[in-house]
Amino acid sequence: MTVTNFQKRVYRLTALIPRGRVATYLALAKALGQPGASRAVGNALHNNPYAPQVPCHRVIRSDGTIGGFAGGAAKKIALLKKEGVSIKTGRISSTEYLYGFKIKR
DNA sequence: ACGGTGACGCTCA
DNA sequence: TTGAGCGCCACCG
Repeated sequence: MTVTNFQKRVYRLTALIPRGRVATYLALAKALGQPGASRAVGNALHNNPYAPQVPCHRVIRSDGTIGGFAGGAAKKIALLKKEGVSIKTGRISSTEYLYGFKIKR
């Protein structure tokens, strides 16, 4: 399994997200210095070889929706709820849970 | 080396 | 507010 430098950076940042908090793909991309690479970030997380260590379920879309997850979005939502993040109709109920940057809309 | 793909994001209708 | 379309980037075949 070849882990590219790009992915390393993604995993590293993702690992910093505290329990009970979430970050967006966009925020990660920005932190990487590549605001337009949000899509690539998603790809990296989908590939996530460091499963439990890297809490990829704590990464959601910039519009507040949950996004995808390798095992079903439902699973992702369940995990977040367990950590204390309220989900409302497929989206986080409050921006208070956001870690790092802020979302819009 | 080239083109297609996807856990995204933003704009327009 | 919801849905459809186009643009972006890194990775795989």
